[in-house]
Amino acid sequence: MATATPLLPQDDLSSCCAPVTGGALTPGAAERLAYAFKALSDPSRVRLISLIATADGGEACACDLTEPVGLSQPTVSHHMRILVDAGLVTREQRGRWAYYRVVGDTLSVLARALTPA
Amino acid sequence: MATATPLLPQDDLSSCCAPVTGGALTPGAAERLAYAFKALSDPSRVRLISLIATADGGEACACDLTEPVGLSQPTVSHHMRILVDAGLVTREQRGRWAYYRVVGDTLSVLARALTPA
DNA sequence: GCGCCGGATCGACACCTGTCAATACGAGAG
DNA sequence: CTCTCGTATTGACAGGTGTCGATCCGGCGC
Repeated sequence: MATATPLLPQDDLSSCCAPVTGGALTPGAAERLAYAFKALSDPSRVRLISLIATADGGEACACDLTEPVGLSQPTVSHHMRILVDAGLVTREQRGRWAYYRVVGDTLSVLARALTPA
Repeated sequence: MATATPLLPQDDLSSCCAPVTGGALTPGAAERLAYAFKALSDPSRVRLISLIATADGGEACACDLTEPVGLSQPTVSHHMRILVDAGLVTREQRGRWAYYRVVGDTLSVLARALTPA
């Protein structure tokens, strides 16, 4: 399989988007939220998302990401996989290059989960 | 010092609240955001926040937390320290008991950082 | 004062994570 | 078809993380 850890399809996230402060979360809902937040728990990944979101056309080629974050190419690839698995970005192969886009819906779901009731 | 890792005072967070999608984040801003999200990257901690937020009076005694999450008392104490250090909850000692409250402002800052521009 | 009880800290342990160099894979160019 | 180049995967390693039992600390009741 390409995505090795499809523990949290984006759809599951949106279905569990009850605000954290709006009622006792079930263990499953807490796990899905935590899984998404874990993808955001690394500074490099936060920067990668920021870079992609603000890139021209809202998408960025993998080749344009390694230099700004100052990490090796395999490491960036590793981070991108985690972000894709969490549903925070999508990957599209175009020719030889891989283009990434931020999934705004996932961000919205997370933002809503954090918004005080 | 009581809080051993005051890397992210809540004030710093609010001052770095530029939306992730609103411009290239500086390394420092990304680090502060990632630090806060790391505190939310564990299912038990997400549940703890949820439990506290929905508890009567918006606060919960530590003694009422270990049973619902099914963890040992030291482990819950460990998690609570991480949440306090991240500025997500506050701790107030009252007599023999420790009471925790969710810091809504911190949640709001994080939610805003995730809200698409 | 003494004992009790809620909670934090310590020490230890298995496991996960971020990182890189080296390598493998796959699509386009020649 | 072969060579090149952009990416992903593998293997390895240092350091971090979640968890618990045992212990320590501090306030309260007696």
